[in-house]
Amino acid sequence: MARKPADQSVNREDILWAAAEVLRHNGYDATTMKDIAAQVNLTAASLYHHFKNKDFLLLNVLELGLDLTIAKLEPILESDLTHAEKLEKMIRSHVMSVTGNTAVGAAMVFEIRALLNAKTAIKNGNGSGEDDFIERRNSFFDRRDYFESLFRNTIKAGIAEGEFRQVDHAIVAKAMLGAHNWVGIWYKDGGRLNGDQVADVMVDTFLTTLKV
Amino acid sequence: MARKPADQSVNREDILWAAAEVLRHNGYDATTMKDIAAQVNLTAASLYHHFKNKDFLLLNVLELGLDLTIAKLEPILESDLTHAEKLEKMIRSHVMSVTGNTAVGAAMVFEIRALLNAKTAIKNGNGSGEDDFIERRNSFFDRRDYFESLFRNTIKAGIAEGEFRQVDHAIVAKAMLGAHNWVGIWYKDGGRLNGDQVADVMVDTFLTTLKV
DNA sequence: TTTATAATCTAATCGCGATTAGATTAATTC
DNA sequence: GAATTAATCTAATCGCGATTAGATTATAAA
Repeated sequence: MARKPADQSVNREDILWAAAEVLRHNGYDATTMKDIAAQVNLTAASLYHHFKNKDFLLLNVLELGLDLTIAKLEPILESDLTHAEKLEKMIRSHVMSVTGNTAVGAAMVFEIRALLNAKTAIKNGNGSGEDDFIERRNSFFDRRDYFESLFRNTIKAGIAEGEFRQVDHAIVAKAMLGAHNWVGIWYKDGGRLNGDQVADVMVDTFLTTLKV
Repeated sequence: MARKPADQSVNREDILWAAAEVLRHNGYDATTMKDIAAQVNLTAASLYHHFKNKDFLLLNVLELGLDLTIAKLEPILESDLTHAEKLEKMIRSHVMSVTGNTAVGAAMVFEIRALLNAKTAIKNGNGSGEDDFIERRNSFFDRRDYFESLFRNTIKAGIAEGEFRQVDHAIVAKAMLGAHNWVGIWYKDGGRLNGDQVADVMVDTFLTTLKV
């Protein structure tokens, strides 16, 4: 006695990808619910059936992007490669995430501030479980730190094992991530280099600086 | 028979600095004219005496930030240091610009998109000289490319002279700038490292990867 | 078929934010 | 002081965008 998602209807994730695309172009505040809805042939009002409000929609986009990015990294870390080899694969994976999917990648980079300033967070005094914006936002930030720690710790471990020279691993990790994130800003399909080639340069740049 | 800017009144540049500060926190679209005005104890309407509209205000902030940054770089390039020494000073200068003055630095990084999507640009069909938004915006982007070229060309020259190893200088330059810009995102006064120390790490990281 | 509910839509509401209009209040120079 | 213009202010205007209310339509399950 119900109705499951019909085939022709737009599902949650379709909306998230569309939203990511629009966000990348316009930024959170300049993006209207109508803009996002248009991408999936819906009206703005319909989006509220899927997401509580615009802030939650943003949060969901960012969560999706981060999850995908992390999901590609974890298998690498569980392998038994050397730290240098792991780092190489991680860099490649991250850069490819960004170039292959600039929408989510760029949203990740740029909309954090919007998330921080979300109006929903202000009102939300109630701890309404699943719906609690603040809680989910905090989880997101924690997870984002976790993501960064994957790089940071790999560098640290490499230093400990003597594969890498002595550096401030925390800052070098941030430098790497900054360089990668920035790719989302300037990279264009069809440019001089493709994603793989950009990744090659990043790998070369950072492994060279780390190699003992 | 006139009136020059009075001492107690707020001048154009005061507003720009205040605006940069607010922009850094909220982003262009989330920043209201009222927010900016409040920083300098004015009303929103008063800002229109100094700037044609919000888009122009943003453009002015970005121009100021870029000019300051470039102004610090050019003397270095005119010196007779080696390319490696120049690059070291350039990195230091850029990182210090960002940490010392996160407002303008961060605005530079984040509000480019807002500039691109500026509504003023859409309407502006007229070539009204000084007031032509599109023209000034294009100049800004040109100047921004020039800024990047300073790094790119220094690397290129270093390679040509045999000071640096063979790398894709354009991409490495972008990697550097990405790393530096990112500093504006995470750097906080009073953290583990101060601006100088962060600059040290960046210098070490990038000169090490470049050294032959 | 009927029933329940998922997925959408159309048509308000509602407030806020950029911008404009029209005073008003200083400084500067004569 | 008188004239002139800079720098501000207060009070509208005006539109747009998020969100809500209340149908409507489609589909799965009974």
